[in-house]
Amino acid sequence: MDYKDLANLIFPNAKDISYYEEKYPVRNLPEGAVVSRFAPSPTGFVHIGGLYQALVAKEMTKKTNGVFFLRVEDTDQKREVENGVSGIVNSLKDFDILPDEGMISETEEKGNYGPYKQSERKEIYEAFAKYLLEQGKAYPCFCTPEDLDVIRKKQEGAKVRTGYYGVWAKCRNLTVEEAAEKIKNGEPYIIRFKSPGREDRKIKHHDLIKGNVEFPENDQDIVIIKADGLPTYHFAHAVDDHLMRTTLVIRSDEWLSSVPLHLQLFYELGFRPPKYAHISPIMKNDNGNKRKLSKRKDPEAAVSYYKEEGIPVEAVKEYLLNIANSTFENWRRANPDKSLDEFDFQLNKMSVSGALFDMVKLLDIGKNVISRMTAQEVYDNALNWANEYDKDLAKILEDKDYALKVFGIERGNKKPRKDLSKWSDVKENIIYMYEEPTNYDFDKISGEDAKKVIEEYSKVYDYNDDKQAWFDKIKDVAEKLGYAREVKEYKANPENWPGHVGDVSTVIRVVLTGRRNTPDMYEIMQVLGKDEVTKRFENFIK
RNA sequence: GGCCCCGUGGUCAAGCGGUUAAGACAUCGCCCUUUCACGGCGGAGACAUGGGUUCGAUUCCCGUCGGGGUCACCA
Repeated sequence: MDYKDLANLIFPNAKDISYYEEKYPVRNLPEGAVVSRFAPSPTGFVHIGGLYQALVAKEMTKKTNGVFFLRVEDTDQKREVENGVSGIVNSLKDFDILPDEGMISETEEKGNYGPYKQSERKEIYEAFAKYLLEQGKAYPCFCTPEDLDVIRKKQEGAKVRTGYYGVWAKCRNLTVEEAAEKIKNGEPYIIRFKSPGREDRKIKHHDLIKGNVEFPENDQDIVIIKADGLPTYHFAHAVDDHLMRTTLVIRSDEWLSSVPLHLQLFYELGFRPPKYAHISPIMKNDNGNKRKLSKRKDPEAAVSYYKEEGIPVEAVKEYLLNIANSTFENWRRANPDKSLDEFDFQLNKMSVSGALFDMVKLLDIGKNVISRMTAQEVYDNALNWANEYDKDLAKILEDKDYALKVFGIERGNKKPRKDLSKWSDVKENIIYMYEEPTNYDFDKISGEDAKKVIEEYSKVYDYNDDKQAWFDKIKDVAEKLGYAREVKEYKANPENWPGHVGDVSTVIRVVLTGRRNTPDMYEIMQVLGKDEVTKRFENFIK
């Protein structure tokens, strides 16, 4: 009996690997084209760090006319979640990071290199496991979890490295006859990779982001096929990325230390390894300590959060690009109106250490993103968001013509308003254009004095005044009631007046909007219209 | 603990042997002849630390300290 017989005993029906090699030929792509992927577990939840990786992968494939695909890594049934794939597909859709191939819904996929869901690739993994078995590069292991526990305890006691390797790898040296016997007796087993590595040797590796790194060789006989018949991540990674002809693996840097193992797997399988780019995670400051953004503790870890909050998609992407490439910010400043697509993304410009997530900065970007939009775009986005998350706002926005005028206030000029960072800011920023204030929070001038201001101003207010005439009238009112006509005069001798024209303006502003801070009063009054302005004055005076 | 990665202002970050050590966000002040949001000008604020190497180190090497990752039949 030899390895081949043992392999046949274990996987009697597995196809020869040549079948798959032919079925998934090397891609016919232009020189330098990058094939990369986003390969999450189907938990339905997309972490902002995952989106970050997907964005980077998408950028790299786009700029090289390559292929970006979505593969679902569902080899751990314990973590399986209902509609997990849809959640991922939809999140990518929300951020317009669309895969060229791979999963496109819970069950559908497109592309010629599938299945793109690992649980449906079982026979493929078996074929390659069998291939390894035939060459004696893998073996069945009969150790139970309890056995492994005993081994680990001994190793800890002896203060040596833990793991299944070298002399500790009991099943590695079983003869094929012994192994076959156990299998025939129905003993449960898994398949392990027989590592040819030696811990006292180093391997050098060049990571596209981290640069040159050196590790001890892998000597762990890791499991490649689990008791449930599905592959472990390591094995699936090697088989899938080879068969899908991935050229660039972009993933979180928690995988960096697995590189020696993965490289070994590729070599032993006879595959050409891809290039790797290990991305630092996005961190958060937690009482002075840096830690990864946590799904459980930090709502902003989930990409769904940004959608719910109404933070513009473009802003999230710009923020991520900002972290990813320090050149982005300069590029954006030089090209304020260009599409993100035109930015030339550079992998080697990426930071090697993890950035702390900065919501303030994100919101600042959101502010700029929205300020660049036309009233129509603001309207569309706000309505879109409102339809899903704020019915009241959606109702308010029903009168589109009016809404467009409201959003058009101080917009479209060289210095557009920057008071909206996210769509959820919209309502409180425009509500006074729809509802009359119910209480007036005056500043310096209030009570009867405020009433006098409005009474006087009502007499001279004319909707048809241009801005200059409009403001001159407010100055006239100020002067008539004994306030300083010019702010500068007042500031020079504040004791001479009870207030100045600005204070008078504030009264008008508060009566009209209920607040002391608003955009340009003239424009607001124009949009509100003569009748509404008059009505609000009257309601205040009476 | 072993192995690996990282360490420039509060944050993101340029710089990579000789610089007054950029810029952005945040912060503070002034200005923009009504507020705010802008915009303009200005201020404060950093090379973790100790040794080397060098004529000269933020830049190179080593140690220390600090942070992070990884050591599963999870990915």
